Amino acid sequence: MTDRRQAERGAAGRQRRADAQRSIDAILDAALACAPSDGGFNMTAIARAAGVSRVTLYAHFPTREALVDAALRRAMALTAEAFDRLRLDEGPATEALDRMLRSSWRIVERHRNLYQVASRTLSPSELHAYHAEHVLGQIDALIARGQDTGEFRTDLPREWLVGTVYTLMHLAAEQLNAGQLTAAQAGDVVSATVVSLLRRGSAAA
Amino acid sequence: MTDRRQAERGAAGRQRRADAQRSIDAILDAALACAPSDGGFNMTAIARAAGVSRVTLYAHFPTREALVDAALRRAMALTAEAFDRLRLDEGPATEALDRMLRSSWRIVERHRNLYQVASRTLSPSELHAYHAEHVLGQIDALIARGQDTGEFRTDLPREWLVGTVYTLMHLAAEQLNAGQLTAAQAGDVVSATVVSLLRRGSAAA
DNA sequence: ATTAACCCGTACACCGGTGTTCAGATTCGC
DNA sequence: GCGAATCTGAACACCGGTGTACGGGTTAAT
Repeated sequence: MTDRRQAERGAAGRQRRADAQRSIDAILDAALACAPSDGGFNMTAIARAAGVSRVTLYAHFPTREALVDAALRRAMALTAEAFDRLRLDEGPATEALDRMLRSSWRIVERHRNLYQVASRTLSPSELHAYHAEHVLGQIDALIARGQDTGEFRTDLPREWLVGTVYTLMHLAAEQLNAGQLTAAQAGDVVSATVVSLLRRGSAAA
Repeated sequence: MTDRRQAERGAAGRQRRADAQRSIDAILDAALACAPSDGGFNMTAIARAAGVSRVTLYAHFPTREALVDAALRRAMALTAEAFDRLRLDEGPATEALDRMLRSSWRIVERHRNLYQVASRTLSPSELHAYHAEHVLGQIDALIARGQDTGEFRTDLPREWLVGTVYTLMHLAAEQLNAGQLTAAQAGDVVSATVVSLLRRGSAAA
């Protein structure tokens, strides 16, 4: 963790003092943690949640848009990182998919709410592309691999299948939030659903 | 159409003048049509879209909350009405489901965006119950029927299956909006997906 | 220890959205 | 045609959120 931040600091640009870096991290963390609620993504709340004054927040992120952008990029980086750790390109695609579904839907959910906020403030096109490349792209690649090996169905547009997987991961998080699903169930349920929907031979009679 | 409005007027309460009723209808229509965009649900925009002055809007709906509530109830009524016309309780459940998926996802989408707006302004509990009863309830009943006849799987919580169907209907609308799906495809795709996911025997090996 | 970088509270201007008021024009119902 | 109901534009107060400015206190780096 410290390594990555070190790297970010080094890569990004100018040399910051330790306390400044600490503030930035706290703000970004708060922004990520704060988003999952409703549309309430206001600077005041985030500053408070980060234990930082509003003025300090504006010192690092001069505008709301800048903060949303930074938070979203960080969230996407975290998601991509989590996917990488799962080695989705190894083993049978069905098993890789199962691994992903059981572990990542929690991260994806946080990510999604933030993305929703972002899509109202940032320019759609550029952002959408970035998102598709780093998050949906991983799912897409996995599904494509499964189709190549004959594990997954090919009678529906791949984009639709990707959207389905992504959406169902979010639904799991939503229902867990609403108490309609227990944390223990969620992984099994979403995995069973997606696998049975993606398997070759699922096509209707 | 005129009949229903007549009925509403009669049922609701006091006797309004024709032009007043016309305004109310225009406002409600505009509210329904206006919601599907983003979170932009402001009184000013709706008044303009309805071809009515802002003051008039406030004369009929004293507060934003009141308007959201009225619009949502109307949307739910329309959805329920559409479901009723489909005779979901007749014939094999699989066919009824197919009928529903092919025809109603468009209505459901408009409904959902409005619901999203509403969930931020109205009290969650009461509203959620009303929604569950009039919209999700129909899907739930249909799935239950299919389970009784042995057509649908029973190894997953019914609430989860209902959520899945509802969510996928919305995803279809979303992808159509984004140009990732054509209007011609959408019905087939969503139907094929849901049916193959719900069929008994879909359980993973 | 010194200095520059950083953080803080307060206060202010600004904007968009909400709701209200009023006086005058229009239109429906009888 | 008359009267009451309705619609309208304009103006205003209010609120929450954004972004800025200032002066003084604190902390990290050398």
